[in-house]
Amino acid sequence: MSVKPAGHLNNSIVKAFTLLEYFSNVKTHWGVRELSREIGVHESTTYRLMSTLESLGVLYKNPETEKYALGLKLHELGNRVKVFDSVVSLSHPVLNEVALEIEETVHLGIWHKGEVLMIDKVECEKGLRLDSRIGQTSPPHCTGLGKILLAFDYIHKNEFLEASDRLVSFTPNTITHKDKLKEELEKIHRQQYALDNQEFELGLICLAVPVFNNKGKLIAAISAAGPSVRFKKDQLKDYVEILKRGAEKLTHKIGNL
Amino acid sequence: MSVKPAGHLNNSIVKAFTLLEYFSNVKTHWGVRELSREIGVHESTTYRLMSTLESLGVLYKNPETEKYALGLKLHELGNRVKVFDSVVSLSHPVLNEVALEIEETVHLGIWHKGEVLMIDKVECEKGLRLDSRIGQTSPPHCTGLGKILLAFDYIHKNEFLEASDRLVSFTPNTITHKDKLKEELEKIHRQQYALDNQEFELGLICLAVPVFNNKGKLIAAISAAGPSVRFKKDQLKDYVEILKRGAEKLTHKIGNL
DNA sequence: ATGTGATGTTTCATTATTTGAAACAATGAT
DNA sequence: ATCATTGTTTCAAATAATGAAACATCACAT
Repeated sequence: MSVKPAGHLNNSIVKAFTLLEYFSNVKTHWGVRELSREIGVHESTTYRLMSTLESLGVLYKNPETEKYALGLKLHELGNRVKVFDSVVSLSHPVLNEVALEIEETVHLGIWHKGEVLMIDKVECEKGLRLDSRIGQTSPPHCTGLGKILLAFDYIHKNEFLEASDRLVSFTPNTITHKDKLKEELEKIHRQQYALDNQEFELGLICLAVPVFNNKGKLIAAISAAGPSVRFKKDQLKDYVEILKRGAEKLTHKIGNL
Repeated sequence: MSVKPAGHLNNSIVKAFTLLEYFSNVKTHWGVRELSREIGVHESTTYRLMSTLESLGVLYKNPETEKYALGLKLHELGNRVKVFDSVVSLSHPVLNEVALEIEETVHLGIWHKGEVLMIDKVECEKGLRLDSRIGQTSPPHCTGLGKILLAFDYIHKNEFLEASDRLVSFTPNTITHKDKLKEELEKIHRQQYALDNQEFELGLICLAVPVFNNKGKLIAAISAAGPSVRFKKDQLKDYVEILKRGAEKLTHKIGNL
């Protein structure tokens, strides 16, 4: 089986899901014309897309404001997703241990279609913590997980460097030059860990290490992330060691899958 | 604004989501032809729908088996759903209290398009427990929550009795005659609670009470559900009292929204 | 090896559907 | 009262989805 990548995609379905993508955690509600302008699709079309999704329960229409939000059908379907379930159930206890030692939010990320995909996390108990969501993707060039996934897999690295004609800047610290990024990735490869010092979000520091399978191939990355005020320089080495021990445990647990 | 219900729906989107519905907790993986036969859509069409959804990350294609499963895009979108968030965050602590007292799984349900929609739940700690999911809908005529929502809102009642030409039977205990159901609803209205004695699933008992807003209008229902072996007759009265106290607390917390 | 029946996938002409412009009704602001 | 919005519907024109058939590939018999 399996011949070639793909023929032609169904237009309406692509439109429907690109539309749904615009419903973020920040912008939760959209009107028809408002969203139509944003995505550059005719208002008439947008209306029919949205009312179709609404009738399916995928979108929810607030009766008062007449604006749309993501509906419960998505919640239901999202809860049924099982992919990586086995990976997560095996790795979660390890993340927990790491989180308890470091006392910061710990993430497990993998490479997915040119981006960093968070497939599991353990939150720390502190009040000030990261608002991240499992299933979310982040840019690779300015996150700890991402830089690890680039530095330890040259396929990812080449794919990313060729695909992106420019590196989006999020903070003054974001690396925006490809040559600078290449240097950084080499440094990361040497020191065996990555530091994201407020390159994605001001005030947010992230420390990440690679996870290999039992053949030595990179399969994932784990990180500890928290507010910069809590990350002291003299702690970093300890944190890296804790993360590395966690990564080794993961190799034994999921390195054979 | 708002003129009439809806014009014509987008065919492809409807097909895409009815297709996604077939990915259940039991049947998590589907092949193209297999699913095409099940939903009665041409294999060629089904293939294109599925490969479109796969390219969007909505479906995930297992590289080994070549079969499809629900993908991480759905997980991500599902996590972004905010509808009823405020209601749930306010009511959740109350459900928790009730669950601790009764030691059974507690649900919060509302009326949604002719069905019972579970918008929150608290699981009991016991090994034998209900496998229910937030966002799922259930039939009204054979569940505790549903019968409450029918008995205390004559609009729901009429809507449901007119819309459904026959009451689907799930167990020998399911009420399948409309007249019988009307009697049952009157009884429930008198006694102020509903008992679902294995009418939806054999071995499953459910006890439900209404939740009113501060104007006395029905807005939701809460229930305690568990295996019939644990529901003793002499406990029922106590359970009803605990549920009623919970319902009153909910009136104060969410009765003004 | 060989055949059989299953699979996922692609092609192409026919068909049915989505599309955009315009107009309508309803709202809120000036 | 006017104006600029909004969500919504209508209709012909344009486009995209469709089904039949065929192909490549695999798994399991023979």
